[in-house]
Parts: sequence; structure tokens; C-alpha cells
Amino acid sequence: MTEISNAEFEVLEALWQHYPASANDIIAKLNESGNSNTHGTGEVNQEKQWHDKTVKTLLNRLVKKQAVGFEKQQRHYLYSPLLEREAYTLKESKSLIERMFSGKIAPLVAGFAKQNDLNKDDISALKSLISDWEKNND
Amino acid sequence: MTEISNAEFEVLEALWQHYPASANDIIAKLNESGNSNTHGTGEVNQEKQWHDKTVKTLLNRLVKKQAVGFEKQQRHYLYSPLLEREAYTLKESKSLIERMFSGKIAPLVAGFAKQNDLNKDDISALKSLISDWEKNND
DNA sequence: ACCTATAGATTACACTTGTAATCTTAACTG
DNA sequence: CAGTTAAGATTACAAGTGTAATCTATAGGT
Repeated sequence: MTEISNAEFEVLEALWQHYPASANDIIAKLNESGNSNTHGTGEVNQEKQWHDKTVKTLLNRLVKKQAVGFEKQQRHYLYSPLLEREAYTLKESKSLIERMFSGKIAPLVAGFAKQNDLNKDDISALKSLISDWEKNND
Repeated sequence: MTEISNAEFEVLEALWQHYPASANDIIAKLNESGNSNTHGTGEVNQEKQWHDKTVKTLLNRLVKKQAVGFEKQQRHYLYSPLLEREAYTLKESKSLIERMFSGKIAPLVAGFAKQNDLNKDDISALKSLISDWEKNND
């Protein structure tokens, strides 16, 4: 499967949140507030506005890339993702970790730790993952 | 700073391994075996061959992007990274985690766990990170 | 002092990406 | 039924990318 670009990914995100969806549903979802600018800057959500032509182009590209499928409904299309979000994010994560950290996940986490980007919640989530892992692999 | 492409990143990798370095040093390093195809497939290292013109183009682009600097040495250049590897990989990791996992690192690790992509070493590395973190944050 | 190999600079070129505008056709509106 | 609207298809277009080839100037060999 060909690569999915960043903009395409955002469209896919909207679709994963709710599908099947018409192009207009997707455009609306993308332009909803709440696709947050929560980067800790405290700025008002000055959301990017997605132009409908842009979104439709991206949908077409996703269809060509077989990342999205559609079915005719009257004269409209209803789109659905053909990829599972989890599979996709895993693939991308592995690819990044392979390229940057020789496939090892710990150095990535270590980078976060070093920059103080881990909080108590992150740590307890990690601990719980680890104990699950240990439950299954002893 | 502008984005660094995948191919550019590979050149930077070679440079991070040893610098300052001439273009030829970098080309040689890129074409060395051992920049491994260790993806667990057991295939023979059928290394990508980097064409010298290609590498020089990429070096130029990196210089334009201020990711790499150089100084004249006689008539040659000696290149050096202007970015720290660690800072760069952290930025990229954070960006991916922001886009795919709402900034949370645990879901990424969870994906790996689910796919059986964690082994004992990974787990102990993570545990040790966690205990360090706890030592510093209690 | 000339010729050549070579380093770096410049140019090339197809493909992708972000971002739309225009075209075509069918459905709704009056 | 004719005109307008709107959905999807097609086209656009600049910037970035991967991958080089060609150009230019100079250092080194003979």
C-alpha cells in the first residue's frame, strides 16, 4: 500500500471517528472545534479550516490508495476506511522506531523521560502495560 | 526549521556517526554494509547503493535547511550536523505521538505489546526507565 | 603549462503533497 | 420543464522529494 500523507491521515482520522460518512460529514467533522490545538500553549482554538475541495481531493487520493472505500448511496457516496486505525498507527510507529532507534522502543521512551515529558499517568499506564506483559510472558 | 525528508535523514545519520566528514566519507559510510537490513527477515543484506550525486544533492539540501554546516578544507568541504540527533529524534517522536496518540506514549507501547513486539530486554529497559523516573519524581 | 579528474554547483525530471478551482452531470426548485 | 445547485471528477499548480546528469572551476599529475 502506498504511503498516506499527513493531510490524508487527518481525513482518515475524521473517518475513523465515525463511518460510513458522506464527504460532507467528513468535512464537517474536520472543521469541528475540538480537533484540538491542545499543545499546552493555552491559545484559543484557531482551527485550521478545511476547504471542501481540499477534503474531496484527499478523499479521492485515499480511495486511489485503497485506504478508503465508498459505496453509492443515491447520488452520494458513503466512505469508509479500509484500514484499521490501530494497524496503521502501529505500522507508522514501528517504522519511526526502526528508523530512529534501531527498532528499540525504550530509547524513545527515554527521550521523553529526559525531557520531562512523562507524568504520573504515563508512568502508571506504562507500569500497567508491563505487568500485563509479564502476566502473559513468564 | 524546515522538515527533513527521509533520504536526508539517512544522510544525517551517516554524519552523526562520524563528523566532521567529507562528502566522500559520508557516501562511503552510507554504502557500507551494516546499515542493516535487520528487519528480522533473515534476508541477505541487499544494501541500497547510494549514488554520489544523490548524496551530494541531499547534503546541499541539508545545508540549505541549516541542518548541516560545512567548512572549507583546502578545496573540499567538511560537513558537520548542526542538529543534535537526540533533539531531532525526540521532536519527530513527539510529533508522531501527538498526531497518532493524542500525545500519550502508553498507547504506542501498548500497540507494540499487543503485536508481541516487546521482548524481555525491552521490558527490562522500560522498567529501569520507570524506576529512574520514580527516583527523580516522588 | 596543459590536461584531466574531481568536488561542488546547477539543472533535470517525474512523482507526491497541499491546496484549490473548474468541469460535468444529475437532482432539486420554482 | 428550465435553471440552479451541488457532488463528484478532472485539472491546476507550486513546493518538496528521490534520484541523478551536466556544468564549472580547480588541484594535481605529466
